Amino acid sequence: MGKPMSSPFLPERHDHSACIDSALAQARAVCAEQGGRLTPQRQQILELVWEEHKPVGAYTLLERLREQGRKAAPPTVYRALEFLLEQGLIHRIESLNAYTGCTAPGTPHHGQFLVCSRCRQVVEVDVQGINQQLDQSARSMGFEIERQTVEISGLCTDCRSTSHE
Amino acid sequence: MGKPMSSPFLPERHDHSACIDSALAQARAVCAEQGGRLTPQRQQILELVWEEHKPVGAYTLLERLREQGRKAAPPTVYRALEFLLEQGLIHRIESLNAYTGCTAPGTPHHGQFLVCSRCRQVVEVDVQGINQQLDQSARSMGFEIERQTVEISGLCTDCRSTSHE
DNA sequence: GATAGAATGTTATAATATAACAATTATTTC
DNA sequence: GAAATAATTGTTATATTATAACATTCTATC
Repeated sequence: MGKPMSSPFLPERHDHSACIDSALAQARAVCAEQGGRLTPQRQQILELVWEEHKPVGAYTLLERLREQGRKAAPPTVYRALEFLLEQGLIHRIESLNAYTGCTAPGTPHHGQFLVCSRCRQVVEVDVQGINQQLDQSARSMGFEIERQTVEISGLCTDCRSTSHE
Repeated sequence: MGKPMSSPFLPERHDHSACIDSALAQARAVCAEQGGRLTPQRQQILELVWEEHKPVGAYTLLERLREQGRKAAPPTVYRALEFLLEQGLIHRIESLNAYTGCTAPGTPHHGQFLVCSRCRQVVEVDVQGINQQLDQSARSMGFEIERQTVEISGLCTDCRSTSHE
């Protein structure tokens, strides 16, 4: 497991390049285990996803890719994103149409996210109680869960304290 | 409050036109109370949302509107949807880019949804335990909740029993 | 090095959503 | 009731997000 952020909503305090390195190392491990092919291009896109440390849209990734000299078109990005989602290396934030690195790849889980509506910073949490409640509620209706989307938007600590500037 | 559906995931069992009427009556009440103007066009669109009894896309609504003789363009629909969202009369299902009638308008709440990936039927639930867990989890990180997106997709009872056909 | 499958390139287009400004309708104020 | 104001709707154009379809190239065996 990589070194956790010292304060999730204060990203300037953590060593970001180490954070990316750690994410890539984990990604390689996960792919090796699952038999996924983390090609250079896929890895590059995963890196770009981690770079901003907040959810990134597909077309922003496309720009970045091109800036880095790749001749890329939308399918290039979307295919990589699809692969990364399948491998559990990134999550899609539905409410933003954007993608963010998974902080616990390799562990099968549904993401639960706190999304700051001001700085767009996202923190992934995994509250077991919520999963239990959802499971129970679904079961009671005879519903079989495939996928969960739990996205809480609001103001993070940091933005709350500075939002009146 | 309107008559509840006899079985949420078996919509053919309930009186759908009564269901729409009830939704419209509630909508009028809610708007009256909140000072929102439920114009004929907005009401028509709300009606169309309820008609299918499952989430509908904006462009499907646009088609239906035109079929009913309105000369409408995308902004017509999106503006009405925006109004209806503001008044709490519909919810947006982020994972489907679609809109569905709110079953408890007037009661301020965040929706929690079970979305069948096969028949696209949606049931709105309101599990207080989940709200509490989310509130607590958010509070512990100094996060101030504005909006919740909780969407569980999977197979509903009905589709589970017939999914091997 | 032939071949099968996976990955990528390329072009076009679908699906979802909004910006900007004009025209109309409703509401308030005098 | 007429003028002024605000809200709603019309209209055109375009932005944003995502996928289809088919050609080409790369990779891993055999």
